[in-house]
Amino acid sequence: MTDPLHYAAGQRIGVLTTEPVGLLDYLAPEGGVALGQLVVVPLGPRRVMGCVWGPGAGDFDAARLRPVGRLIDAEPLAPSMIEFLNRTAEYTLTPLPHLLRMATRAPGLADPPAARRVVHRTGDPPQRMTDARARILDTLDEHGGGPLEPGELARLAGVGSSVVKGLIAAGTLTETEAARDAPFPRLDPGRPGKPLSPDQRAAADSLAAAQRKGGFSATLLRGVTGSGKTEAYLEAVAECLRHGRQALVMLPEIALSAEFLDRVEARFGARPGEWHSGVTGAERRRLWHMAGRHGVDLVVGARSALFLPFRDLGLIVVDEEHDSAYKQEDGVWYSARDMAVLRASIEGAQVVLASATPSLESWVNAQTGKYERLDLPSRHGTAELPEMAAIDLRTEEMRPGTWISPTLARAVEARLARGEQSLLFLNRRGYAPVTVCRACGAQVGCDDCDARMVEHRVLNRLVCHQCGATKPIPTVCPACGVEGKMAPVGPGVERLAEEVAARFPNARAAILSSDLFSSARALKEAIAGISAGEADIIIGTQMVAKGHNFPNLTLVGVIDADLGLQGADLRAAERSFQLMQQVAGRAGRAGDRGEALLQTHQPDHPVIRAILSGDEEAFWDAEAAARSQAGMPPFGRLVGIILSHPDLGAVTDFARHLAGRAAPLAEIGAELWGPAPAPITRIRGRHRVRMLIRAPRQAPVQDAVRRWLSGVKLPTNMRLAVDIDPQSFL
DNA sequence: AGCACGCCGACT
DNA sequence: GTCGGCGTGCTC
Repeated sequence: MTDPLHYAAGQRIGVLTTEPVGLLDYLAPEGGVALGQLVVVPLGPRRVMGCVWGPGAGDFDAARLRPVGRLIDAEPLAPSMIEFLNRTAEYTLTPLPHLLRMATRAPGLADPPAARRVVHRTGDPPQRMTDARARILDTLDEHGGGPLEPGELARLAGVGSSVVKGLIAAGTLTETEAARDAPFPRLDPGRPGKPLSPDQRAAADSLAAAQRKGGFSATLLRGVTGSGKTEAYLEAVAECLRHGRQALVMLPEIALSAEFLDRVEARFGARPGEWHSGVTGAERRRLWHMAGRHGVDLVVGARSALFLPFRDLGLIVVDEEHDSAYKQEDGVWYSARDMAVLRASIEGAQVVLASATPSLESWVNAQTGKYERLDLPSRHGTAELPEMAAIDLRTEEMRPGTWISPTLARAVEARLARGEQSLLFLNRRGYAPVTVCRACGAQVGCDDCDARMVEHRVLNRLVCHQCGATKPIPTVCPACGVEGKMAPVGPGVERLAEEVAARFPNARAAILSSDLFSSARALKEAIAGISAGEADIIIGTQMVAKGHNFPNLTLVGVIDADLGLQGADLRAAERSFQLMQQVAGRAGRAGDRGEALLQTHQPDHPVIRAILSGDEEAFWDAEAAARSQAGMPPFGRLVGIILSHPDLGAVTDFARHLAGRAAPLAEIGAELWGPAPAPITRIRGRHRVRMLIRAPRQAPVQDAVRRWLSGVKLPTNMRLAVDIDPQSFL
């Protein structure tokens, strides 16, 4: 009998270690070993973790092979998981061991099997029955007679642990050993969900039908906050659970997960597994094991949850799929959204990308028919966006040093008179984005990277928004030495708040800017206060675009809609379009669409016009036109090469060196693109530079990059990472 | 001569 | 990733 997934004792097998050495041949241990089995293998004088990855390569002297050490007490990785890791490594040009490391990152994974003590009911009620003892027995009955951990049982019953001990002594309860990690409670898809509107019902049915059909499918689910997106995809989850498969819902930030877990519990009667950096080690280990044993039905998690070793994954939901948090830009560079599609296709699963403001890539994939597209009309039938209009700053009378136009000021006055709230949106933290010397014109830059420093009056310091460095606000010009000529130029939210206070002296203003809150709780309280009507005018950065709704907000004023329309960032216009839609969507309440006013110097700019109409197709056309004007082919791919080194000179020198040997790129019609070398940032003591390559869409980019980089030797201490598709590039 | 340091290759 | 070997260059 030959089982291709099992290797007999003494057979030569390939083991992938978590060390950079990669695949090495070993001898299968006594009793044989399964494909995907996690093992400990000897490597030089050390023992390291590895995974049985297939038959051995056979190119190593058989006499020198060493046998596998011990097997790790964990379910073997499924063949589909192995394929997923292989393909992800190939796609992102990441060494395979890094991916295995990422996929096995759960504390205590390699620990020998450990047990925990549990009690369950075995004997008759005790002779002496007491209140506390009765409560223990009742609680145990409620949980199906056990088994439960003694401490947990005492806690649930609200009595001391000595009561449990007494019942064990009396023979009513028996203590036994159980596996350390317990399965998660089952979710019940049969419970009734929230009543759905006809639109939501249609979307839910369509998703459930795709799930029922089985196999790979990809759907872009569009709908604004409150449109019932979540309810719709929870029906796909329900369908998935009915088929006995596992589901994964990814969320961009941990902060969103608590509320989501409650909704899942309300829908399915139990809490799902939770996976993100805030989860304790023991829970992570439990979830990791349970994913592999089908001991968990649904996992809610951050991007890294995609690398859990699911046994039978039937559905992946990527909520807020446009969110940049799905991109990991450290260690392994990957986009969890793209890799979710890859994993779903390997697992024969359904993938649902949900967003009110889809990323350009997903939008294009839906347009070209690669993804299905489902549109959920807005909250309860009202218009999706408020009434949108531009304020043409060229025709407004603006006093120097002010940023609120007379037209916008009148609109705010009208809201104040009616007791309604206004939001003034300015995506700039701090007091002033630039500090300039009036004598010589020099701008104060960061000493560690090439960004300009932003004045923060609250801190009374200059702050670099790129690397986080700070320094005192200079009184003497660092360039020309003239004293007393340094001046803040341009507005940030702190400065805008000054103008609001001067202009609307009787209004209560609140600033929402991420740097002004020390904790998530302080922020939550501030938002609750504003919702309760404690502010008339909200001054906010992009953090107002997310989540929270202000029920009495009827006006959104965008201070500078032109911000982010130009510049070297390819993604600026797209982000701006999404941001404007999200921010404008804050306005309006029951029976009142609200109004959004965009201050701009270029009301005829195609992107501004697309924002005003809320029309994604118009935006897409504008974007394609802008890109072709910038000399880019309409369809292509972008690859980022990221170099980092503690020494700034070393990075720029090496970037130049690489640029000089880029012949393999030319062979596939690709080229280095943009201002090379690109801006330098400093992150954790290393200078980082990014080189961009653009390539025709169908070109074998990975091969070319591999050939390009294989010939170069990395200087000591130089780190290199490759970021495939770093930004959309139509 | 003796030692600290950094570079480089091996590790199956 | 980590270890050991080896060459360089400094100090006693």
